[in-house]
Amino acid sequence: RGLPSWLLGQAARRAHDLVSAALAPEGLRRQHFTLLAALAERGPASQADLGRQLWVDRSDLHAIVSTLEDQGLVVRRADPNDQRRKVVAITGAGTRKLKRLETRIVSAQEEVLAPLEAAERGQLLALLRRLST
Amino acid sequence: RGLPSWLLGQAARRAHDLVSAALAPEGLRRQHFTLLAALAERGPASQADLGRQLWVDRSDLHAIVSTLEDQGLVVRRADPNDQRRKVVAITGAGTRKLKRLETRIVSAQEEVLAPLEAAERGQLLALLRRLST
DNA sequence: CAGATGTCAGTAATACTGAAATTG
DNA sequence: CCAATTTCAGTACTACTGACATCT
Repeated sequence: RGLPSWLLGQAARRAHDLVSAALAPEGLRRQHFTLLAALAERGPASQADLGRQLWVDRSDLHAIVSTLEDQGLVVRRADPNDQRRKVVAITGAGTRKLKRLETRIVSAQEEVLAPLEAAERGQLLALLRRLST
Repeated sequence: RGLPSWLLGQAARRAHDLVSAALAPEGLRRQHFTLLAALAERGPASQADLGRQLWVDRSDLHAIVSTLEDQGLVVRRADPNDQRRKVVAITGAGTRKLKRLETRIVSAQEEVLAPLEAAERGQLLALLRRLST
């Protein structure tokens, strides 16, 4: 098979594996990194809002937040203005963990793009961005 | 997220969904198409050989062949030279089904690459091929 | 006896669905 | 009463693992 959809699948799978392997030593997965990064960038948010922003199902997001909370990387506190919501915020430990995850993620991206020159990497990313619109 | 690995994942997922949707009316999935196409191109082969060629686990390949056999699209017959092997071959109905699947697959690829010009499509495919080496 | 093959059962990770309880 | 949120339980699909019987 050499179809475009197949090539995309192969490349995506390779990238997925490299990122997962890069995160494994820290005991977390991609979803955990995504959530920590979103909290660090955009500040605390309710679980429902996070789910909508990250296009993650509320069920799955709940599980992700739970494991992060168990490790003290985020905290869940009730929203004073709306007792239904639980606001999730990143902790100091979470921020430090995120820094370590980021360095690993960056080098994984480097591995993914290793076969390409700098100019080609830019081309590829630009083309991929246009594909998803 | 705008990381290379994320962009690849997004594009691959979109391609995957389009292909699955294109195949759905025929009642089959991507793996079934892959197997029928391989049999049509390279001729009959044992299940173990097919698994190695297509990088599909023997377990999964067994299930794929079974559903295709139930629909009369392939046949399993014992290899006279080696009673362990069962040679899988595409049938006339399988060949006709494959033609229909191919037209659907081709138009799905067209949808995947729709946002790009012809020259850009070539660039993207060339870059993706180099990524998986 | 070692190795290959086909077959079956079971597991892990991810995405998704449905429903109950609480609150606005 | 209706809607939103959190939470839990369960399902579907894919990929993978382990075991077993048969045959070379």
